[in-house]
Amino acid sequence: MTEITQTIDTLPDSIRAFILHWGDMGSTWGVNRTVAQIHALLFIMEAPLNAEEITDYLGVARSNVSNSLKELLTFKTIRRVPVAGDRRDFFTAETDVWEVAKRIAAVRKAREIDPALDVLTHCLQSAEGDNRISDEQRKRLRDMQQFTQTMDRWYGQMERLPSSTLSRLVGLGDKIVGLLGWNKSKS
Amino acid sequence: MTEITQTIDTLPDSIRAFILHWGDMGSTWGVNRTVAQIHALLFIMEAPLNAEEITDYLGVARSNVSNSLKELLTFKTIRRVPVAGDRRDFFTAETDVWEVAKRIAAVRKAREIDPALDVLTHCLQSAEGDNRISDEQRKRLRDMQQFTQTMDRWYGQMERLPSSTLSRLVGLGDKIVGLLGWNKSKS
DNA sequence: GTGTAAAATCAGTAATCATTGAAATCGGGC
DNA sequence: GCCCGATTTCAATGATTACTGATTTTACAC
Repeated sequence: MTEITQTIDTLPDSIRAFILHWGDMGSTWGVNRTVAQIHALLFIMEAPLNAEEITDYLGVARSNVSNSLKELLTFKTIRRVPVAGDRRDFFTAETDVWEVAKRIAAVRKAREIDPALDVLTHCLQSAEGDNRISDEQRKRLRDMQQFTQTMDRWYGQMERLPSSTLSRLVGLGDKIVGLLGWNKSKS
Repeated sequence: MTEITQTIDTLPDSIRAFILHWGDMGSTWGVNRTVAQIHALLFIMEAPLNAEEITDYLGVARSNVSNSLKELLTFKTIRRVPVAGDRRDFFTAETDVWEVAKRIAAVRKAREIDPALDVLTHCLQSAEGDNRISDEQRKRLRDMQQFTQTMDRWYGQMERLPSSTLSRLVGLGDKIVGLLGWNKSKS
C-alpha cells in the first residue's frame, strides 16, 4: 500500500495559507481554484514536482492536475523540467513575479483585449454610415474604442520590457505622479 | 394589453452589436452578462432609462435588472437621475470612459487587492519565525507581497487622478518607454 | 515486437453562479 | 390610516463550469 506523505497538512502554516488563499484569490480573478493552487504550490516549492506529488499535496484528482498543468503551460507561468533518471514530467513555476505578470498580461491581451478592440472598431465603422445614430453616440463609441486601443498598446508594451525594467517603471509610478504635481488635484 | 416597442431589435445594428458583445466581454472579465449589457445600454443611450425600459430592451427578468442595477450602483458606473413628473427611478451611465475605469479599479482594489495584500503580509510574518522555511522561500513570499503592494499603490494613485490627467498619463506610456530607450531590449 | 508506468481524454456528476417568477416591502398620494 | 404602482427579496430552476474516476493513448524499457 502506497503511503501518502506529501499532503497539504505537512506543509508549514504560512505556506499552506499561501496556497489556499492564492487559490481563492484566483477565483476572483477568473482563474479556477485548482489552477491557482497548483501555481502557488510550484511557486513556493524549490524542487520541481511531478503530477502525482501535486495530486497528493492538493488532494484533487489526477486528471484535474493534468488539465490544470496544461492551462498553466499555455500561460507559460510554469515549465516542464527534466529530472535525471526519472521519466515522469516534473514542473517548476517562473519565480520572477514581474515575468509572471507579463505572461498573464500577454494572454489576457490576446484573449480579451484584442477581440474587444475588433468588435468596437467594427461597431464604429458601421455606426459611421448610420443616420439613426447621433453624433454624441458616435463619440461615445469612439471614446470607448480609443480607450481599449490605449489599453491594448499598454499591454503590448509590457510584453517587450524586461521584467527588471517593468518593475522599476511601475515602481516609479508614484514618483512620476508626485513630480508632475498631479497628485494634489481632484477630478 | 401593453405593447413592447423597445426591444433590442429596434436598435441600430452597431448599437445592438455593441451591447451584445459588451455583455460577452464582461463575462470574460468577471462581470456577469446582464450587468455588462445594462451598462452598455445606459452608456450608449442619451436619455435616462427606467428599469422597465431596460427589461424590455434586453428581454431579461425585471428582478434581474433590479439586482444588476444595484451592482452597477455599487461600482458607481451608473447613477439614479430624477425625471420630472415621474416617480420611477431612471438611470444613466457615466460617459467618461476614464472615470469608468477609475471606479472599476477602485472597487477591484478594495475587493481583491487589499485582501490579497493582507493575506500575503500575514503569511510573510508567520514565515519569518519558522525554521522549516528556507531563505529562498521567504524571498519568494516577499517578492509576491511587494508586487501586490506595488499594484495596490498603483490602483490607489489612479483613484486620486482626475480622469483627464489619467488619460494623458497612460497615453504617454508609449513615449516614456520610447524616450528612455527601453523598448529595444529583450528580457 | 510485449509489458508497464505515466499522461491525456472523456463522459458523467457535483458544485457554482445566473436568472426567473412569485411574494413581500416600500413609499407617495389620498 | 389605505391603496397602488414601483421596487426588492427570496426560493426554486436553469445553465455553466469544475471536478472526478474510468478508459484510452503515449512513450519508454526490455
